[in-house]
Amino acid sequence: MAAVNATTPKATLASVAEIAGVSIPTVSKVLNGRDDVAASTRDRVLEVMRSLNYRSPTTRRRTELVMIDVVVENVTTAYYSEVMDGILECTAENGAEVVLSAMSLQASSAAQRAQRMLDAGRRGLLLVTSKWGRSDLVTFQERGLPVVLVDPINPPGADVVSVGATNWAGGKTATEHLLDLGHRRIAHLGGPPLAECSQDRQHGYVAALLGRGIEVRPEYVISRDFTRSFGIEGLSQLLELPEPPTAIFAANDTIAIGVWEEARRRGLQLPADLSIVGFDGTSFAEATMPQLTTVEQPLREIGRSAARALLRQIDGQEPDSTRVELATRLLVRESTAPPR
Amino acid sequence: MAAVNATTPKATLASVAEIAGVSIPTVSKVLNGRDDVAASTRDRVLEVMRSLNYRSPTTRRRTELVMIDVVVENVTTAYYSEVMDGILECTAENGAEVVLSAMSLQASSAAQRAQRMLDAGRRGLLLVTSKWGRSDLVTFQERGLPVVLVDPINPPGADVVSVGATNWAGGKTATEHLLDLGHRRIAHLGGPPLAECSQDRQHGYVAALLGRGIEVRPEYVISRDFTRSFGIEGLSQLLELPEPPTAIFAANDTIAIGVWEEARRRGLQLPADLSIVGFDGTSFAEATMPQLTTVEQPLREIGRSAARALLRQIDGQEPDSTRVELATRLLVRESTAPPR
DNA sequence: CTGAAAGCGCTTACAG
DNA sequence: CTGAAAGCGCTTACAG
Repeated sequence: MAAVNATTPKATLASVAEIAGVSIPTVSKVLNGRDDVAASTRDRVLEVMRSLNYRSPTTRRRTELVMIDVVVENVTTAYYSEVMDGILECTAENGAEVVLSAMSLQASSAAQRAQRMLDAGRRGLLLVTSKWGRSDLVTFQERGLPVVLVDPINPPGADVVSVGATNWAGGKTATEHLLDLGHRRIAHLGGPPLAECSQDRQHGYVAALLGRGIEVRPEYVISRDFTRSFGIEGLSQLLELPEPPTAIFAANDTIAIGVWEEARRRGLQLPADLSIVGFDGTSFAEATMPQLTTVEQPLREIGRSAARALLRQIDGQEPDSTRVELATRLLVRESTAPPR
Repeated sequence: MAAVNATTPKATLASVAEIAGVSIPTVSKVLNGRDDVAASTRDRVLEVMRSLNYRSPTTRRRTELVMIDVVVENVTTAYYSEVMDGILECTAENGAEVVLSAMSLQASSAAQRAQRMLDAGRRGLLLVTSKWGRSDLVTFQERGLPVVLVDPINPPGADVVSVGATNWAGGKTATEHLLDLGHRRIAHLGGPPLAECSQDRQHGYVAALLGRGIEVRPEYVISRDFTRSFGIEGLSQLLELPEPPTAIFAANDTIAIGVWEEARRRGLQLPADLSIVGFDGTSFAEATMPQLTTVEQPLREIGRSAARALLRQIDGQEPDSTRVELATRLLVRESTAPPR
């Protein structure tokens, strides 16, 4: 894999021109994005270029080594570094290389980035928790750059491959664990409301409660973002309720740590006064003491799987599935106990 | 910066040939490494190529965008992600791109990697905590690829730029903080014994004790690695001493968390029974509760500074200094108190 | 070991 | 909007 079929005779402008039934200069213009070419001619030429897998001499050498762009929202969280670890493992095994950038530092539009990627000989794009919508993603795919998403914020639709954890099942398992301990007043502090993974975890929480015939109290469900400060403020808000919860399912470990910090500041005993379940299961969750009960995502395997799906597409294979979900696992540790 | 002087008229084989007083085919042969060229002719041609800054059309386009290779030992720690964040900030600001790889996944020798980097149009190498020695590094520099190191394991010598924190001063400050609280039995759990940063932190610890006229007890100083398990085992070993320490300076936060975990398991109260100071000050240290007193390294700024030094060298400027040390800062939080 | 000559792949200015 | 013609930068086979 990752090495494009080397036996095909290499396509030249001349061969493309002949098959497309146009002159060499016309093909050259299409290649260079000039606008003095009829749209129908351009389409025909591009079609032939793709079918012959045409690569300019400039890019041909470069593409012996497959390079992909990986764009993350933020580098400095355990979530990203574990996904990244899986990506690097898979690409290293397949002789591909990773150009890493942070979305927050990029000013350019999708179209500009796509053009730069083509100029630089990049072969595909892997976005980790990107906010880009379908129209942005199509920009890349139209130019022959396959795209794979890890935990997209905007669900991309059927023609873009995305990889993530079984968020719904994970949310359900976390909540059922609290139910099994005897909790009935269980709150949920969710991640960014628009993110698919947040919604799925919340739906899992709702499904677990309904499955046991327990009413979902709207005041027990607050969604904002994956930050510690939200954990702190979310708990404060919950504790002001006439009937505060005895347990909280936090949508990630960072929120859970904020909750815990605030609980301790208020003199609550953990887990006796308040049970907490997190989500992610990164090393972060082991630094707390007592250690956090959490839903572990196989982040490294998610990274590997996303990279594998991208390299397959670069190799011209159809993706097995446009959505891959890898199983989560409940890690019962020390932050959960029966209610008083 | 990072954009090579664009006003020079671009050198061609023809211009090189004319100035070198040979034919175009001869220059072409030199360029392609053929061996049917007299050594003296080759030298002359190479000399002219260098002076005109000749770049083949294949590489010319590539080098409009500067690409550097960043190699880390391990992606999944907060240390690396914060350094990486600084590197990405600086490269993004200067229009450069980062090809990321993990040392553990690379099988190739320094010479092989250097050749691949040249083929791929890379312009420099940034190594984060690498074990490579001087001879490896020179391999890159000889081929025109500048190298910058962050926290090298093997001190590289005067002709390679390295960036790190003021480890000695940080170790001294950490230890003095414990001394100021009244501790006299202060132990040190150190990182990898060969790493320069470990040694410097340990020397800072020793300097602080000697500065107050306190004897350094050899049984109080254990060095192994930057892991939680070393924290756990290191504390166990220290507690078996006839006179166990009342405070520990751990060479990083991960060790400190292991120490703390083991202390808690043994029923010690923190910080009353044992004070702990860590090192790094990543978000990891905030997840503990009570929060860890630690020596903060400006990791993001270290990353920025390393990237800046590399881009400068790529631009042909001499480095300001072959060693850059950025100041640490003691963050007094909750894990330190006067001894009982 | 060197270079004149042929040629390849691409681009550009311009006539229609 | 298209392409014949000129040309650019480089490579290769081969004569000396």
